[in-house]
Amino acid sequence: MAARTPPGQTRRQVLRFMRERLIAGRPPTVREVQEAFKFRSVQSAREHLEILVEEGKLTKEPGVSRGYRLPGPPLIPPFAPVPLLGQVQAGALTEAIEDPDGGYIGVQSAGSNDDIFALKVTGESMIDAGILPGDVVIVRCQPTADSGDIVVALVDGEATVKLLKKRRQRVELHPANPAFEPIVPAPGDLSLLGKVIEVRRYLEK
Amino acid sequence: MAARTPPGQTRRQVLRFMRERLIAGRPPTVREVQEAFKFRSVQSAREHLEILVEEGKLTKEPGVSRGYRLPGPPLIPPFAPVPLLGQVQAGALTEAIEDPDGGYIGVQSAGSNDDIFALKVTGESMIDAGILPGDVVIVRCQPTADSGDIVVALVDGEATVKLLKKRRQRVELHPANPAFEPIVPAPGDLSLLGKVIEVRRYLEK
DNA sequence: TTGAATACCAGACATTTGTATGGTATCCAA
DNA sequence: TTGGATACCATACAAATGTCTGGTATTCAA
Repeated sequence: MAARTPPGQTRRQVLRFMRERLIAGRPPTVREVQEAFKFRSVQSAREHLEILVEEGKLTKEPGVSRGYRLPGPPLIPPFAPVPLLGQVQAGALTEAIEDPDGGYIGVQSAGSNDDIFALKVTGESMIDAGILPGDVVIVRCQPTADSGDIVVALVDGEATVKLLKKRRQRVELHPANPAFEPIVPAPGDLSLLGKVIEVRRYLEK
Repeated sequence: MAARTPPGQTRRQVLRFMRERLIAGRPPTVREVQEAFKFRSVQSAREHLEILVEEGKLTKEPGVSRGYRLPGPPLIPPFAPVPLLGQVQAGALTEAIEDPDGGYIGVQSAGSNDDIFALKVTGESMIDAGILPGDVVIVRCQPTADSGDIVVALVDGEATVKLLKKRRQRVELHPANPAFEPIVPAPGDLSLLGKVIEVRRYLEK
């Protein structure tokens, strides 16, 4: 028999292990849990897992392989890597996404992540909206947006973050900083990249 | 025999199906693919899958159940789930972390994620630091912090986000909003939970 | 016309994997 | 002491699942 551990200690680690695997999209089998914890019996792993289910820390679909899940209802969206872009020049969006200079960061999104990218913000034009220089905005590509949305658009060949406002027949790109002027593109001349769905600020590396 | 479909058409849909399931963290079995496409033979599903692997559209771990994977970008950053807390009462931090009411969010961190949690911000006291109500701050637990760090501390039995400033012999908790007053705890009476290492704002569900 | 390529089917087999039953050892409280 | 609770082990069985062999029908190009 293996060393007996204090009550609950191994179980906490099993839960951690499960969370990592499940979030990574690779639900483990009971025997993989056994392996990971060097149990000499499958049943040891199974007992921990079943107890975690009873405690509500996990759920499972009985009978199906790799059937343990993280409990909802707050459905935990999966992570997927999205490209982090630095500077984006006009027209070069596709290539920039293919080979991002900033690497990838993880985003949780309900739908597909194919049309999502991240962009590092330069400039202080959105400071009153709580978007500071160096912040990262996460953008879902879409050709249109609603009034009031924070969007990323190409202005003078560069990607900028602005507040979109619809006025009568035209759209305007408003900064959130009194020191900057609104941008009013000619009708039909707005190249919208997408809508900002998340803002992140990394304070420490 | 089922209807014969044009070349490549079914396969594209199989790939779509696989992507959805894999992104959702629930890799399907061959037979689940068979079911989804109403194949009358397992082999039909398997052939599509194997061809997708040959084409590089999928990868797989042979022999393991639910072994098909997305080919990834080469380096998938290490995500780990971190508990998202709502309101934190004094002393209840440990329990709140064990059983978070906000579920989990994914964080990429250099070190261990054991001592990291996330907290939903209420109130406008940090608005000038670009932290708005509803934002999520990600916190590394640590007993001390440097002057100038944004920290989470227990004030009147509740967790609050403030800017830490060290003045001579004492520390002060400064809001980033002129409408609020600094908090000056009695010396040695500061219960620091940790330091804010990241800020997030979710603009869209 | 022939043969290769594609899409699919049928049935079987072997491995992986979930599940069950019963056992040993340690701790702790009544 | 006694009994329960906890942690772990050994082994077996059945269901789920990956894999294989061989087959039919359709399309298309040589």
